Amino acid sequence: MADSSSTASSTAAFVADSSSTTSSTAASTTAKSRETRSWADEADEIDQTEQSENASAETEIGSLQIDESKRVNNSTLDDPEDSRIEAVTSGDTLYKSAKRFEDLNLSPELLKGLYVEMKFERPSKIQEISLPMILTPPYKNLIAQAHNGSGKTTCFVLGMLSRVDPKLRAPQALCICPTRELAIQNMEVLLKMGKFTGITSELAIPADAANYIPISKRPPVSAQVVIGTPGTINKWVTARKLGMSCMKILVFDEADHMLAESGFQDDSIRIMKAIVKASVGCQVLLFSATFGESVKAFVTKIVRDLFVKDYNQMFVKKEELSLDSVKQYKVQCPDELSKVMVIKDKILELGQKVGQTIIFVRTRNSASMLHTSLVDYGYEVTTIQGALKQEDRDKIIKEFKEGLTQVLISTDLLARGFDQSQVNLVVNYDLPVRHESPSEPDHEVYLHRIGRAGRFGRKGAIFNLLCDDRDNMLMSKIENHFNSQVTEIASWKSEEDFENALKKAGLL
DNA sequence: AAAAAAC
Repeated sequence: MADSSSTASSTAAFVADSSSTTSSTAASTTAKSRETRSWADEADEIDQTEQSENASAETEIGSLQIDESKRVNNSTLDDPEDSRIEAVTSGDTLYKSAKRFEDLNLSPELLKGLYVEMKFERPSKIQEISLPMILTPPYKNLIAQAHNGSGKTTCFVLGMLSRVDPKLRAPQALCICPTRELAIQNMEVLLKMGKFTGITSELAIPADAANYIPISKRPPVSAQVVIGTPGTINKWVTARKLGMSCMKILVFDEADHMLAESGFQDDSIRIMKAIVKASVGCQVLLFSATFGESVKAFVTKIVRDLFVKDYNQMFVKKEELSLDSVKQYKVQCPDELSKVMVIKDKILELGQKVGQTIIFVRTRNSASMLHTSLVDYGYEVTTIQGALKQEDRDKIIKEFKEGLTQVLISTDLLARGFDQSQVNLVVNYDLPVRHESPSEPDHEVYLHRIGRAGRFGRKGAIFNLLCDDRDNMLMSKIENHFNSQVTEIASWKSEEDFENALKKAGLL
């Protein structure tokens, strides 16, 4: 269905090299000789002095040419996560950070997509570091952590689009996401960025009842890029409708969750094994804002066991993961009812002036309860959760993204990845807890929830509503874990306190 | 008595 070929005008002679090699003997010079690109001359006019300086300094350690002392006085200072990412490369492949998209040997069609459609000017920090690692042969696996709203999607979408051979009509890139909404959102980015490339794509999510066609009656997927959710992808693979033999690049969005035992571990491993079985040398990219210690260990192990041994990685310390541009608050509420009062009298009243709001709740049930009481009080809110029909989910997302609705109540369905720049306020109606041990907070989900505000360095405010000792215990554990300060609102009844809070957050 | 994703 989703197919960008309507605008096809592919003239690029992009010859992707999928020959995989475990021995990382290729130096940076091999990168150019491996491929024939008509625009190579232009891409060569990089800062020669910086390159040679870096190369000599870093060859032995084999780490990335990102030098903290150097980065301070370059031109990307407004980057919110500047200098907080630590990158480690394996082997002796040299990478030079990409200050401009021109540094990446991208096809003219892709560059046009970046500048004209996406309206990007230059790579963000994570893009600057990770894109050379993704796009330079030999194509190594990458485990990449970066802050919420820092542009991870662009990294892997660009990776997929540039690794695909436009002349080969077979699936070559696969992206797996934890929710249908995220798969759809990523597809939208792919279509936009790849608008001029003629590269074809298809969404692998369950079809709604109206357009349902039994899997056995469907033709095999011929689209070059497939983005979807694990269940449907596995279903297609099992039915032999999704061939893996030409797969060049496999992307896990929200990789920590996709590979966690409590997440989609089984499904993900099945997909990986299908690829390992069918193809040679598929590059694997794992992206997330969070990689908890235990999942990090597992993730690196699984990549090493199933795919090529050496891989590049970039991680952020958990203490440096909270976004500086987003101010976090906690509100002591005497009981459940006062939580609703705080939301309707304080947060929603003021929130109207500052942008859109997402209210997170723990269960589907409390989502509908909160929805009903806010609607009863005369507020216009919409609610999304997994029990809704897909068409309703789509409609609610569409309305919110178009700005037709201001306030959205959600379960953790939207905790990860949902990108809407106008969201300035996030409310935790209740705090996220671990399913296995409900007395423990889910730090990762907390970070993802608050990351729905403050996209790309924008200002934002978070209100955590607490009403008993348990809530306060969870909150202080979260504060300790991220070493981030959560300011207490003096009185839940004081309109002035909330107004000042928003002013301090830079929103009023 | 959880969210999500699959029949």
